[in-house]
Amino acid sequence: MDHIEDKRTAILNATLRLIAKNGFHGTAMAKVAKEAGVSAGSIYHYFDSKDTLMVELYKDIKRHFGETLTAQLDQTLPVPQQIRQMLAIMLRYYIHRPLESAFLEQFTRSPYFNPNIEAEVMRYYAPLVTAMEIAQRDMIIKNLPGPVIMAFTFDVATSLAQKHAAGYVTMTDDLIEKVIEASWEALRQ
Amino acid sequence: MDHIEDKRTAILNATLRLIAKNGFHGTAMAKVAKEAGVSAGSIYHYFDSKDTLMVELYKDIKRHFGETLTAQLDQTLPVPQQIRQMLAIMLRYYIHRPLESAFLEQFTRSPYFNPNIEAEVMRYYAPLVTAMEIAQRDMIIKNLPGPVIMAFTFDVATSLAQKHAAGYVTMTDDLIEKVIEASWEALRQ
DNA sequence: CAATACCGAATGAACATTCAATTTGGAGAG
DNA sequence: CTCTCCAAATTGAATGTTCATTCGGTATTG
Repeated sequence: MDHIEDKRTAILNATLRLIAKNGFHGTAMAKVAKEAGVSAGSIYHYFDSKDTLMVELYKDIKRHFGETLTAQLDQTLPVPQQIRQMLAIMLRYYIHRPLESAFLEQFTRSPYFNPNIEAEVMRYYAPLVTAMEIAQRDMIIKNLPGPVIMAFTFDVATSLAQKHAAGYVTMTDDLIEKVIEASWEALRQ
Repeated sequence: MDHIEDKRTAILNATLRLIAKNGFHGTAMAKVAKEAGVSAGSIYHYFDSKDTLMVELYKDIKRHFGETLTAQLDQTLPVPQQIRQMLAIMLRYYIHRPLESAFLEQFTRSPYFNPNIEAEVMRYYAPLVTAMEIAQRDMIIKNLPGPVIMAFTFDVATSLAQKHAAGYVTMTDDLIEKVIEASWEALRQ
């Protein structure tokens, strides 16, 4: 049933585009329907409610990034290089996906977000968590709680991606390298 | 005319509390009125519109932080110590003000936010900008664009403050010291 | 001929904003 | 000190709009 996935995906993509551009309170279901080229009623065939739609979109984005990270990461590399590689993948991924970055930044700060959703989504990040745990055990990086490590890696990446998209800064390859170096030096023991 | 300031301030504080708790699209003007103990109409005596109210609140918060930073910073200190001191002030300020952190995180990612507002607000941060420029000129910190420096300092501080408020992490004095150290090592040359 | 997908007008709730009417506070007159 | 008066402050019901969601019906598919 390919066309079903197509329509569901069209709704998710339309939502992504509108939220990135207009935020949550500028994004009505009728507008999503129009942008996706479906009727308003059809959205409710695929999603229970606006809340569900937003949460599903969040999970989709995180899952796709998790898969990309897992696929691109060379887990045979020494852990310090693995961490640098993860930083590079993260930064490039979100800088090339301004819509996803904008959505994530808004969603994770909104009341839609809650610990249960995050716990579910963290399953996609097994390699990242593993590498960080090994690195902490072997005294390669500082002994910091997960959320603090996230702040210096993932949050910096999405934050810079959004600033890049908004034109506050231009993330050239050279600058990306510098940011990876800075992130790494924040974490290293 | 003290009572005027009192009512205006009551409206701003009520808005802050509601946005921090319920986000932008959970915060109706009628609810702000009720929370502030005034009528809905009265809000429009002090503010042109909901947009204006939000923008004024943003400027107020940033101005107060700017004043605190300027007051607490010892500008006779050597620049590296000044930067560490700024990091400490920032982290403590926002960790002790979860409502302000939550509001800022949401506002700066929302469509209310725009470069003009930010340019205006940056005037409150003269000492910070000066210290960073001197530090860059003297090769004490990396030569990074302003927004990247902000990502490793201000953004990390508000992000951690919010995670602290949400219970994802507990920012003890010891951990705050570690974060200052990490931030500093990200920036230093 | 089911069952599923799809439509879009209809519904009622929630919303930001307005406004006519009322209250308040204080400056000046007596 | 008291009274008068007016501008500013305040009210909350009314307005018109926008919104998420529903639903009766039609099209499509296997």
